[in-house]
Amino acid sequence: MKRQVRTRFAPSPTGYMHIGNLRTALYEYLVAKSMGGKFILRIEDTDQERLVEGATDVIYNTLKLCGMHHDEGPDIGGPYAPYVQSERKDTYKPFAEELVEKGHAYYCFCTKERLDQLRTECEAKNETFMYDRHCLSLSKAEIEEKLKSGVPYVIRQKMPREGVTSFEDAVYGTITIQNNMLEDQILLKSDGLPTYNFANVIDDHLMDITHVVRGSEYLSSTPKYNLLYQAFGWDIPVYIHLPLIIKPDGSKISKRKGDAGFEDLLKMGYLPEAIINYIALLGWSPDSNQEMFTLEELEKAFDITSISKSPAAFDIDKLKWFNAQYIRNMGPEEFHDLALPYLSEAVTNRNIDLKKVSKILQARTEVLTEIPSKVGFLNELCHYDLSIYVHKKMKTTLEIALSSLKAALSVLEETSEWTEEILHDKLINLAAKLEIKNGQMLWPVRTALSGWAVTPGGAIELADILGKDESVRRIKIGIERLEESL
RNA sequence: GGCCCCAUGGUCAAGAGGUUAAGACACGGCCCUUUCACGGCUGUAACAGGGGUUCGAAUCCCCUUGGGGUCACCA
Repeated sequence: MKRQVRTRFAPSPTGYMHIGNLRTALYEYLVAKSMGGKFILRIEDTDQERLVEGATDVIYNTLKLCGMHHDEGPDIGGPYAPYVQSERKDTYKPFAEELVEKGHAYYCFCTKERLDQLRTECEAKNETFMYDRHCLSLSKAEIEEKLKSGVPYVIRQKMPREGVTSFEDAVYGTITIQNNMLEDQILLKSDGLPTYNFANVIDDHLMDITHVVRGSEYLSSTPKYNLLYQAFGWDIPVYIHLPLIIKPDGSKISKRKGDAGFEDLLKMGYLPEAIINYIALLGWSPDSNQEMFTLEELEKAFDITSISKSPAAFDIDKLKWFNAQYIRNMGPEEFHDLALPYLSEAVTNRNIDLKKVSKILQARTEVLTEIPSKVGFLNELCHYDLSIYVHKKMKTTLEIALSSLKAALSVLEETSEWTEEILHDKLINLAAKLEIKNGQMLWPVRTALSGWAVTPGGAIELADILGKDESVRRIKIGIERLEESL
C-alpha cells in the first residue's frame, strides 16, 4: 500500500515572501493536491539571530490570500504538532547523540576563532576551506572531560572520505557527488539548536514527508541529507528540486537588493490570482496551450514530469498581462470593489458616480495602482494647450472644434434627461445633421470635457459621468478659449 | 577556484530521431472605433559553437563557450 503523499512548506520567518519561495510553496501544494495528498506548513526558526517580529503572520497571510490552504500547521495544529522548530527544540539533540553513538557524528569543541583563522589561512592559499576534523581525534576521556566542564560544543556529521553518493531527483535525474567534497557539517549548534540541514531531515522524517520540494540551490547538499537518512536507517523521500527564478538580467532575486516580494507586488496593484497563475508557469508547463489557470485547475493539471530544469526569468510584463486578464474577466462589481480604494482617494469631486468610472476603467486597467493617474481630470478642468483640439485622424481643426462645441452646447443645454443613451443619440444625430464625421463632433467635446489628450472613455461617457452642469461649464470654457485664439 | 546543474526567438515555453520548429508576453502593421484601451487579423524574431552516432538530429554522446547554484554554529 502506497503511503499518502505529504509535502511541506518550510519557510523561515524573515518577514519577506520571496517570489521563489512562494513558487516553491505553490509547487509543494500542487504536488500534494495533484496526488490527493496533504500540504503541511512548518516554520523553520532555528536561527535565533534572524527572528523577525510578526513574520509568521506574513506567511499565513500569503498562503491564505493565494488560496493555498495547509492541512497541518502551527496555527491549525495537526497530528505531528508542534510545527514550529523552536518548539521542537528538545527533539533534535537525542538524534544527534544517537548518531554520535553510531559513529556517524562527533563532538567538536573548536572555537569560532580557530575556525575563522583556518578559513582565512585557506583563503590566503586560495584553497577551499573544509573543517580539518581536529576534534575527531579526541579521546573518549578528553571528550568526557570537556563535556563535564561545560566547554561549548557542536556536533558534526562524519562524512565518508571516499566513494561517491548518488541520489535520484524527480526533475534532474541522477546526481552524483564525490564524498570528499562533503564537509563534516554541523548538526547541532552550540546553542543547542539544530542547523537547518539537520532539523530538516529529522522533521521531514518525523512528519512523514514523502516528497521534498525545494529550490535547486539544495541540489549539491542533498547527498549530506541522504547520508543522514542512511545513518538513521530511514526511508529517503522523493526529491523534487525546482529551477530557480531569476531576474531578467540573470541575477538572483534578493530582499536586500529591494526586489519585490509577494507583498510588494500586492502593493503595486497585482492580484494574488494573477501572481499565482504566472509563477505556476515559471518552471512548469501544461500539456495544452492553456495559460489561464485557477488554483483548482492547476491542482488537476499539475504534473511533476513537466517541471523544467532551466532557470526562469521573472518577467513583470507578462505578470502585468496576466493581471490585466484577471481584471477584464471579473464581473463589474468585483472590479469596482477592487478599484474603489484607489478611486475614492483619487477622485475628490463628490458629484462623480464612481461606479460609472469603474466601468470605463475596467478594460483600461492592467494594474490597480495606475488608476489614479487616469482620472485626475474628473476633479477639475486644468488649463490645457489648445493644440490638442487638432487631431489629424479625427479630421479636426481649431475651427471645426469651435463650431462643433457650439452646436453641441446648444443641444446639450436643452437636454433634460442626462443618460448615456440619450447623449449618444443627440450627439450622433447632431453630427449627421451637420454632415460631419462623428469624430469631428466627439473629439472636440471629449477634449473640452477633459482637457486631456487621452482619457479613459469618450465624449459621451465623460459627459454622462461629469453631469450636465459640469459638462456645459467645461464646454463653455472650451468655446471661450477657442474664440479668443481664433 | 573545486564540485553540481542548465542551454529552443528579448522573455516564458512546446518539442522526448523524420514538424513548414507550436503557443503566450513584449515589439511592428492592419481592422474595429468618438481619443486611449478592449477585441480581431497579421508580421519580425530561436535550436550557443564544434565534433561525432545515424539514411536522417533541436532531440543521443563528447568537447568548447556561456549562464546559474553551492562550498556558514543561514535557511
